[in-house]
Amino acid sequence: MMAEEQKPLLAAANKLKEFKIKNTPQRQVILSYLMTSHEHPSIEMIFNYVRKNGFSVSLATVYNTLQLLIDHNLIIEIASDSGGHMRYDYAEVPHYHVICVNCNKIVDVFDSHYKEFEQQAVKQTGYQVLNSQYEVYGLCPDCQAKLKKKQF
Amino acid sequence: MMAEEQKPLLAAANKLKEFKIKNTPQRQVILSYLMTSHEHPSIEMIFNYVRKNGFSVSLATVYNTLQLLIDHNLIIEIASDSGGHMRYDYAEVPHYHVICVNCNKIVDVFDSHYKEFEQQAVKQTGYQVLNSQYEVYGLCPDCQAKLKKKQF
DNA sequence: TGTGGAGTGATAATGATTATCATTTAAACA
DNA sequence: TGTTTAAATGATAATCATTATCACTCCACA
Repeated sequence: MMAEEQKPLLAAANKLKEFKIKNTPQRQVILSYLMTSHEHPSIEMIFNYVRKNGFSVSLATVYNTLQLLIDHNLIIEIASDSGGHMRYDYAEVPHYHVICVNCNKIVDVFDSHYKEFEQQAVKQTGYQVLNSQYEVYGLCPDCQAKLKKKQF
Repeated sequence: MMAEEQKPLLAAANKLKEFKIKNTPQRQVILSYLMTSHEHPSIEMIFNYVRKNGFSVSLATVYNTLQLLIDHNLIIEIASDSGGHMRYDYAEVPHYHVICVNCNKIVDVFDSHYKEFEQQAVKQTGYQVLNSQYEVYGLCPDCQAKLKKKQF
C-alpha cells in the first residue's frame, strides 16, 4: 500500500518532467509543498518544511528553485506589504490574492474578469501583456473580530 | 512675475496643509515631484531630484517622508519586480499600473472596474477591504520594437 | 527670546537576497 | 550497468535596500 504522503511528491515529479526541469529531491519537495498547501509560504517556511520532512537543503537552493519555478510560470511571488517578506504560490490556474494587513494571512480569489483589465491596459498603453497580479489589502474576519473587541 | 516652477511647490504646500502634515522644504519638493512627474520615481531618483533642485536632503528623510505620505494615502508604493527597488506614485485618484519587464517603465491605467474585483473578494473571503493594487507586466511599445529587431 | 517637540541627516545596524565556488548528483550515452 | 559531464547543492561571504540611532537644527508658541 502506497503511503498517502508520497502522492504529492509524485505529482510534483511529474510536473517537473512535464516542464523539462531536472528532477531533484529538493525540487520535488518544494514544488509539492506549494502545490498542496494553501498557506502561501515564505522562504523561511519553505526552508523549514523541507528540513522537517527529512531532506537536506540550504537557503541558496530554496532561492534558486523558486526562481526556476517562477521562470517557468509554475509559481508566482507575492509581495506581502509588511516586513518585506516574499510569499510564494502555485499558480497554474490564474487567481488573485486578499492579504490581511494585520496578520498577513493570504487567501485566494478566483475571478476571470482580470482579462478585461488586461485588455483595458493594452488599449490605453500599447503594452504587450505577459501576466498580471491583483492584490487586495484588508482585514480578515478573525482580525475584524479581534479589533472590534479592543475598541470599546 | 512668478516663476512657473514655483507653482507645483505651492500646490504641494497646500496639499500638506490640507492633510495637516507639518510643512518643510524637503516635504514640499518631494510631494511636488510626485504630483507633477509621471515617471513613478525610485527612492534614488527622488533623492537626486531634491538635491538637484538645490535643497539639502538625506536618504533617511526621503524614506521618512515617503512613509508619511503613504500613511496619509497621498501616495502609493509600487513593487517593480526586477531589482527590488520600490517606486512611488501620487495616487489621490485610484488607478493601476503597467510595468515593462524589460526597461521597467511604468504607465498609469485608469479604470474603475477595480470596484467589482473588490466586491468579488469580499464575497469570496469575508475580508474587509482597505485598498487594492493591480499590476500588469509586459513589454512597452519601445521594447517590443527593439526586441523584434534583434530576433532575425 | 526661551523652550519643547518635531524634523533632519550622518552613520551604523539589520536582514533579505545574491554571488562564489568546492563538492555532490542526475541522467545521457556508451 | 558503468562512465562521463553538465547541472545542482550548500556553506559561506558579499551586497545593498531599508531601518534604527541619536545629535543637531528649526520653528511654533508661550
